[in-house]
Amino acid sequence: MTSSRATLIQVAQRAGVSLASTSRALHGTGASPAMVERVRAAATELGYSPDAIGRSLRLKKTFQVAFAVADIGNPVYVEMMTAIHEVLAPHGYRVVVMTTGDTTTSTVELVRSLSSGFVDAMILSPLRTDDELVEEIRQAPVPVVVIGRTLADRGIDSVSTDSAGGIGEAVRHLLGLGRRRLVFLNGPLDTTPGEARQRGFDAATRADEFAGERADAVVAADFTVAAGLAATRALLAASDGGARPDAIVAANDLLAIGAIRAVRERGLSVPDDVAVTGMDDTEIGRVFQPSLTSVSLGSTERGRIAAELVVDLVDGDAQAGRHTAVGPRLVVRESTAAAVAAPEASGQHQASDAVGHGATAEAAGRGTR
Amino acid sequence: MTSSRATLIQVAQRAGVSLASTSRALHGTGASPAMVERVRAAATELGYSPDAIGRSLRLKKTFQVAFAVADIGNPVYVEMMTAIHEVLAPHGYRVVVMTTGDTTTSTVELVRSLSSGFVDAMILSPLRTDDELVEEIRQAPVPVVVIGRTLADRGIDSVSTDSAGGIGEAVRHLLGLGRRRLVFLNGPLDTTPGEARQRGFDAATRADEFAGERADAVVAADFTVAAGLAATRALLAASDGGARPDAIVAANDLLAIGAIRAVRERGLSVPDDVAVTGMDDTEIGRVFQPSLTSVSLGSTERGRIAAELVVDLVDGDAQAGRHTAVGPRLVVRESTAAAVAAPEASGQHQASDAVGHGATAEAAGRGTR
DNA sequence: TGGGAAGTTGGAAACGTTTCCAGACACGAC
DNA sequence: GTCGTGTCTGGAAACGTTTCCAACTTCCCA
Repeated sequence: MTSSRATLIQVAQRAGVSLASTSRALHGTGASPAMVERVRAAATELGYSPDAIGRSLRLKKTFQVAFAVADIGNPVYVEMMTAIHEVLAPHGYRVVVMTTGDTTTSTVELVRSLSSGFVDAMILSPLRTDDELVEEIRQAPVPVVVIGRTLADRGIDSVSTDSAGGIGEAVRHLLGLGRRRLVFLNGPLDTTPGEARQRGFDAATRADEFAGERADAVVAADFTVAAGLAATRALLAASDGGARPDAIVAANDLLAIGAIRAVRERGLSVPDDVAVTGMDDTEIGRVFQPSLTSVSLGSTERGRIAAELVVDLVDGDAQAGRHTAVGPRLVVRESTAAAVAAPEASGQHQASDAVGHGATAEAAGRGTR
Repeated sequence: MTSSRATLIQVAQRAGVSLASTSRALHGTGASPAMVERVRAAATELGYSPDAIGRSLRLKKTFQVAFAVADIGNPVYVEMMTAIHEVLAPHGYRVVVMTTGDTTTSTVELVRSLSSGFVDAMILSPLRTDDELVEEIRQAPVPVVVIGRTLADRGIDSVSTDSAGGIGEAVRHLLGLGRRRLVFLNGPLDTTPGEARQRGFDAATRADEFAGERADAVVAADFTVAAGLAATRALLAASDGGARPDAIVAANDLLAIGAIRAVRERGLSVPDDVAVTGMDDTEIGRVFQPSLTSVSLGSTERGRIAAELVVDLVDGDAQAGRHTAVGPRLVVRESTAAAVAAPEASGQHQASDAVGHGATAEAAGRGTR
């Protein structure tokens, strides 16, 4: 009913007391019970609610945290964002989503924009990192927590994972299953994940335990199903005469799904003829048939930890420069499971319990509306 | 290098001119070239960048828009958010993500919180709507655009779709393919989507063209793969002796995937024996094998339109109360496609071109990092 | 009864910005 | 030479809040 929003001054006038007392009364600090009573009455009467901007100006605090990534639609980032929001909201912080763009220069630009002071901190997960960006982060006027590379040595809070090691886990898993002719299906090498995962594969296949086995790598044009399909088709066509791979390690779940399609196209079975692993442990992989063995990089946990670091920095008295690593975790599902006698002639596997429980249950209610 | 952020006052002092002139010079309004030159120099020298809070206080404008939904991890909402961000960012607006909670009362609470003035507008997609919520939205101190129910008659901007009509499209598509024994696989009826879609199925199967055919409905516990699997298993077991359905209309993509699993479990083929349709046209459905015929409800477009409405309301001089409906759009894929001779004995379909192009291509680079 | 302490209150400043208003100045026209 | 017009500049107010500081009251104890 009140035409416009009521201000503290109006509440003070209505209560017939000073502005200072009004503020104190509403905060319950050093005000007599009578005063509190009186001011509260006036406040509710006018439907007063404090103005966030005025408050921020005075307190030099926005109660906002930015979350910046290259692509806010990427399921991995969505998981992070959800976790970040869950941690920050109870502490009274709002989450502002931002995009970094693809390049480090646009990311530098974004970090620089922090100087206008619209957030109290930023959680940043850059696609690529260079010295200029690191320097910009160091000089940022508010704390920046980086999800990605370890930057503790530069005095920057960071949360990292070990995707290279994760690829290693996938490789060892396949070796343990008796697979001997591995192919690594990677995405573009000039990306941070592509580079790291390649390094992981190279390291794992140079290890002693792998001595004497065959390991090849192919590079898909993109981290997509289509690219994985195309690259695997080419791979299988080329290796037709020679020794066909009996396992494919894909650099992410979408590539893995593309690979599975290509394998099946040739009348081969997954996992009997070719086992396939993915990475990121996305819902798509969990739901796919066969459900995907995948290396989880703990996106949710990384988001959660980054948010907790932010809270410590902003509310608490923590010093910047801490670092947490979230270990990769292999989740074994049908795409590498020991062969099971299929009920039908080919290809079809029993729907495993893996789907619809555990991880998938988190997604209850999703996908509609 | 500057210890703290420079303020406009400091720039003014440095330039040796008044505060007012400094502000004008930086905005290029009514200042002499010499003044502009002088102030610019001082500003860059000090690394000045305007304070967002001070600016907001004076201008009564936050350059922020809230996007509020029940579950920010839901792919449908993620699509909306991405579109909203894409529209708003070029206009200089930041996006703040918020959660409504499951109930209308918590949603009312959220809308009420707008009175602290931390955003210039809100885009709200509530799970449920009641009169109290509508009233609260009407009285909100900033424009609220609703994605969901049509509320133009209440003077509220809204963007809706027609999920009931979408179910109708799916039904007619299946009838056109010669399917005659349809089952509707719905989620909980006490949700807005569940209720609307049920209405759509009932209407479609009461239509003339459907006269004489069989139509049943089953309700899954949830809008999830697991619930769809369980419900369809029960359905198929019950109809074993009698006439088995030859088509399943699922209320969303996850239910549809569950249904496909259950159908295959019994050694039946999709789409040959049972055709299946989903709804929401999610990436999961596009990637699944068989790729899913699904009714798109245009999440991206609804988000885009809502954001454009916001821009008109906040930057322009638009009046509240407009309404846009985004029509449902059936996307036909393998799960209902005319049967194709499979290369192997059973079940396997050729990977169709549908995957990896068009819709999937949007997702380039996703799913990793 | 005087005085200090403790508790309450109001005035005023401050946060950083934009903009109204009035004054100063230059310039051209009469 | 004067006046009017137009351009530019600076002072000051305003946005809404919190908090420092001083002043006032009350109360208790010496």
